[in-house]
Amino acid sequence: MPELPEVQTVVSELNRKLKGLTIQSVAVNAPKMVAVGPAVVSNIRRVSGRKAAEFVRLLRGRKILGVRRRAKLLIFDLSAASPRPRRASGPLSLLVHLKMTGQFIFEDRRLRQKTGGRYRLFNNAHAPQVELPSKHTHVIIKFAGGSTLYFNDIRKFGYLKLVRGDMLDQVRELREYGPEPFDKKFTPAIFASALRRRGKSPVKLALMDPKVVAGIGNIYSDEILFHAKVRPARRTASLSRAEEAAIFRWIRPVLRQAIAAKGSSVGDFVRTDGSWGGMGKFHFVYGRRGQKCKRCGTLVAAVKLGGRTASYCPHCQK
DNA sequence: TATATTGTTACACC
DNA sequence: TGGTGTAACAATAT
Repeated sequence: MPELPEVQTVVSELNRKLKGLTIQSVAVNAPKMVAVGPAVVSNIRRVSGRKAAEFVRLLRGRKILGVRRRAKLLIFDLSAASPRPRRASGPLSLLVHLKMTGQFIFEDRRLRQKTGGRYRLFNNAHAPQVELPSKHTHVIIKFAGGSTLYFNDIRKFGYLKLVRGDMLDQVRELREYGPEPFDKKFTPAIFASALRRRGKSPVKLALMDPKVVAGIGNIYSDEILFHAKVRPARRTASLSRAEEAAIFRWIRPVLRQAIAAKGSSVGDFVRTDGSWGGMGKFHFVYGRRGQKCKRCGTLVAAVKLGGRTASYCPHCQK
């Protein structure tokens, strides 16, 4: 379940490994998961097989200039097509959303030798090893030099969308995101006013609203609210100034620690070499319903908010 | 087989 | 009408 720290982990690793590589071939096994064009594709079902062929043709021969992140979206910046110009020959960007279960595995000769091409891609002691490509591998990108990037997605909720580099600022997903939590423009005052605008909303849902602040999902909203000592169901209008400040105060430290631990491997999240993130053992409340609070020993409780499970300590959080 | 899962958006409603 | 809150949606493992 990738949120900002998990996406940042993948982006950092891919940027290091892919920068400068040239795409040699692309195979799309699930045409509905890819799209081409500057317009928003809100309904991926409409994308046809013909678009998948265009997707493949447009990618081939391009060089990866870099990989970056906005909210939970990965942005691969690609060079202009040099050998075969035709149309859309300028720079392109590939936007990728992992949604719940998307995974990138980058396999070069060294990793292939180490793993034999077999990976345990689910953080569960009983999960079987799978060989890549598996039945959940939907896009395979091969690079000059012999390395391969696999895109897996059990649920197929994710997408890969190609847009023209000069059209990036017109992509609606990107336009509508709120501030990045580590951006200087994200201040206590801006955060508080965004919270108050959603006065009737439970504070957890406001924290998860990408227009309020980008990149926070179920895991880290629970963890931030635990440290801020605020219950997830509290209406934002009921928060005191001190509570608003406490929530803001904990956003960056919680995300920073998770990035340092290479993310939380809850369920499907894996790093680009198939290994797991180490943040899970630091969770205070997320996924710990019925277990003892690490701070006071009270049993962690859970409620449903907007269809999501919110975990909290009834003693530590008010 | 029904259920749980989550980020995002469509849409109803005030 | 504009902003907000709720429900729906995608597909699969268990």
